Amino acid sequence: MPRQQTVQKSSTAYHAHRERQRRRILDAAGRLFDERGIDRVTMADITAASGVQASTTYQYFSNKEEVVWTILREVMQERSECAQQLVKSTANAEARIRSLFEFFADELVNEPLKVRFVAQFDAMYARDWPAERLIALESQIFPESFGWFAGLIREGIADGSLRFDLDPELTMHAVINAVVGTQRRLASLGKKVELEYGHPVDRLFRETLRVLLLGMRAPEKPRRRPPRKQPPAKGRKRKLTS
Amino acid sequence: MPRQQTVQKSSTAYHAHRERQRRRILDAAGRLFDERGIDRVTMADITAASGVQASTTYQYFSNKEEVVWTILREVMQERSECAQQLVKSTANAEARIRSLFEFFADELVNEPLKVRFVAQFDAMYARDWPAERLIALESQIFPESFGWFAGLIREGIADGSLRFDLDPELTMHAVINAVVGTQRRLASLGKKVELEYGHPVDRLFRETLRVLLLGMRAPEKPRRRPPRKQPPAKGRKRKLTS
Amino acid sequence: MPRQQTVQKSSTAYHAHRERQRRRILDAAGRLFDERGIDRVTMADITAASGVQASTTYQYFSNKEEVVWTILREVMQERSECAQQLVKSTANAEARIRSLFEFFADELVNEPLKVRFVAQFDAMYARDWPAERLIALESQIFPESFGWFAGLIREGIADGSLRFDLDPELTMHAVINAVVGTQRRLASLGKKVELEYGHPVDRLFRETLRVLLLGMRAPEKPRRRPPRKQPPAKGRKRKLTS
Amino acid sequence: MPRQQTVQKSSTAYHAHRERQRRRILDAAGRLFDERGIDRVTMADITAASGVQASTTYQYFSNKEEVVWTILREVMQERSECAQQLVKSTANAEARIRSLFEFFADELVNEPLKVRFVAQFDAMYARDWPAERLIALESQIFPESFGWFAGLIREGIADGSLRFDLDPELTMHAVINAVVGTQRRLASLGKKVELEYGHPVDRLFRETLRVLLLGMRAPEKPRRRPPRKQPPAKGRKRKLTS
DNA sequence: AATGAATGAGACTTCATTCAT
DNA sequence: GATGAATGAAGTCTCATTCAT
Repeated sequence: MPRQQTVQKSSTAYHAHRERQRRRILDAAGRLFDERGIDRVTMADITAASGVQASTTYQYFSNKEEVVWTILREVMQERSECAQQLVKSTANAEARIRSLFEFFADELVNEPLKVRFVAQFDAMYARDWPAERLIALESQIFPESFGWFAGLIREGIADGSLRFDLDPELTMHAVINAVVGTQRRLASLGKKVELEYGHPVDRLFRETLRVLLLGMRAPEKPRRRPPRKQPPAKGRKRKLTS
Repeated sequence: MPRQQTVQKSSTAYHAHRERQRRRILDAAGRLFDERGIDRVTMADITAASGVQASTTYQYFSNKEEVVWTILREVMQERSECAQQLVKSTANAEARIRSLFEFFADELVNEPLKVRFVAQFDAMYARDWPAERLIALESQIFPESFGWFAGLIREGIADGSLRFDLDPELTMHAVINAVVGTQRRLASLGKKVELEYGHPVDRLFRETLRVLLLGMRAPEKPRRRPPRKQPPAKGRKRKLTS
Repeated sequence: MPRQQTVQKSSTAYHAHRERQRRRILDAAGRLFDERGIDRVTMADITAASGVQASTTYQYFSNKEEVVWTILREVMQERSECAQQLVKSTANAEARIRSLFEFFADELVNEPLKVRFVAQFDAMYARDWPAERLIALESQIFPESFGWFAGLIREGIADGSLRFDLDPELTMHAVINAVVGTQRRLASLGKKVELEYGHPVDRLFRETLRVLLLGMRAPEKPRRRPPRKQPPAKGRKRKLTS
Repeated sequence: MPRQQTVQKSSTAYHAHRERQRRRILDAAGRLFDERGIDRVTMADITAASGVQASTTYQYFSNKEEVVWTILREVMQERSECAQQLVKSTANAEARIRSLFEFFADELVNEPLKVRFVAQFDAMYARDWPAERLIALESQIFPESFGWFAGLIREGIADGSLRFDLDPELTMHAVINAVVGTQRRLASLGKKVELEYGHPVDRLFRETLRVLLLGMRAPEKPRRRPPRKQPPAKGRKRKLTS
């Protein structure tokens, strides 16, 4: 049936075109948001950067808000996929937690602008939109709504690697918020922190993660204090050790 | 010399007047920033709320930015004083750290709007202004630029209450950033977090602090696992325990 | 000749299709104009309501104006037919005039939205378009350009039912404009008038018509004032009485 | 008290200036509304015509709506004053009614643009704003909310100059709406009507008014029909005669 | 010093209409 | 002929800031 095929073809072509345009807009907007911050970007900037006319943009997104929101969703989704892949690859409970932490650290190193974008979003826009919408979106990262992480803690308690006196639900939220909060703060203040501390931010972040891990881990038999002080390694980007 | 005295008098009166005006402006602005968020407040709003004319405001502050900045400085200063008083009152190193943490927790409970204000500031404005200015300002909290906190850690290592393998400088920054980052995140997302977790944010925050403390503490002799599971206390607003 | 027939057939089908599309557009537009007012309706609204694409609409009407104009013509035509039927059914001159008036009253009751539409058209668009076009269109109502109505007046003068001192042409226009003007005003302000007067608009309108009729009627022998005051009937929707 | 005086002076000066600016804006807007119609005038047009910057205009009127509304109020007020003066100057009930009618006729002749403006307002804006607001405004014309006109009718009935079977309230509203509706229609369609009829609109309008008056007047002793037809005088702007 | 007025530079958004397929 | 995409020209309104008194 040539006619149908033609229709389908052209419809597909149309669709492809639309998708391309959408991408152009989103890419331009995303880049600008990262560079200047959400509030420093106007619709006119976006259209100028995307090569699409301002009025055309409104055929794809009804609002500036919607553009922001869409980008946020995409960022979250991408992260979600990365995180899940990364975490699945290890077996042991503590190792998984560590690899989740690792994920946040990598993100800070590799996508500091994206993290800062999300941080700004939380600080500026979260208040305006219904919490439900945000939760729904954030829960995409771990489809089981973090329950999975609580499960890991439960596992760790069971196998003796984590402190037995943790409340899995509570600890989960406490730790996740600490990790995310720290990550975003460091991303937001990036240069400032480096200037203050004199070292790359991820160094700092990994130390935070190490302390959190230690805080959850079951107490070990106290090692005798080593005779000579052994300063912690200072290599950059090394894996989290404890 | 009566004349001089008069001048002095009136100059004093003049100064007092100026100070009063400044306060009116700052108080109004501070309240509005807390309520609506920095970017949702216009100069017109501030002048309406303060009763001082917009043009007059520019005789006290050259910018909207400067108003924001001034309020930030005041907030920091106030916190600084509180923090230092609180911390001085205890002697032992670990206790001091704990009381510093306690300070942040109280702040989250008592002044969530102020914390949110600072959070928004970091997310939105920090990028625009030279890092040096921010550092200079934040360092007011602890005049010794947190060196004091590093000192506490060193003390703790020395007296065996903290892990011997901590790098005081590094850990200090790592932990402080974690505490501050978590606190601000929780303040920013307040309702949202409560909705997600079902408990007041400070409960969450105190658990974060507990884990961080545990993570820094020197490993104890492992306690034998108690025969009956002993769920962690669920009391609200209880002090940090470990 | 099969070919011709086919062509004719398909051409007929084609015509039918075009007519259907046109109708869809006009119906949708007409409904929207009635509901929201001409100026509150965009082409996008019309296409959304009609199911016909915006660009397609331009193959049927070259303008938004043309859509408006076409609808106006249809409304006029429809009224014209009704009016003529109604009027033909009576014989006596005064009765015919009365039945013409009746027609306007019914229209106000049954099609207030259409009347309001025409009223808005007059107020907004009449000024932009050449008067000739409007006259040409309005004269459709009475193909003889109201001459017919003037004829009625002449008749009435002749048979003594109307005042002998009327100038048929002048009175015709004066009365028609009064009737139409009042009707449209009442349709435009509908609720407002009811609120102000506390009675349905048609009550008011029928009283206007009664006074106009009385004004044209030849003076009767003065009736003696009745002994007891006889309040006028208050029934709703009663016929015009004098 | 020189200081007080100074303050008062400058405050007066300020006030005077503000009033002047307001006037400039309103005058410009009024002129444009009259010329082009309300919807054809943009804020930019107004500011261009008034010589005041667009943003300045918003310090005097928060809306385009408010400008329109203000002008409407002024037009109404002005009319109100004229009408009341005019009417007070006569004593007899019928004469007063006639002089009220005369007022509307003069208005149509002298201020056709203003009348058209009000007509457009009714047709376009009346639907958007609460009827109460409109009523409140219209009732300014006759502070007693037309009750005064009803009183005239009552008087006329009593002294035998008007038909005894009129319902004062009902007739009042019916007649006023007819007069106003006709006046506005003629103002809106001005040229068109003249083109159709070949005579100035006020001729038409005065005839309408005459018929209405006749319709309200108590039936006289029928005059014998004069032997020769006596066409009504055709002079322009003659007073209403019956 | 205080203030009312003024303002310019944009921000977001809408909409009738045209084009290319 | 139908359609989806594109668009340019406006339109309303906001706001930090400056000026003149």
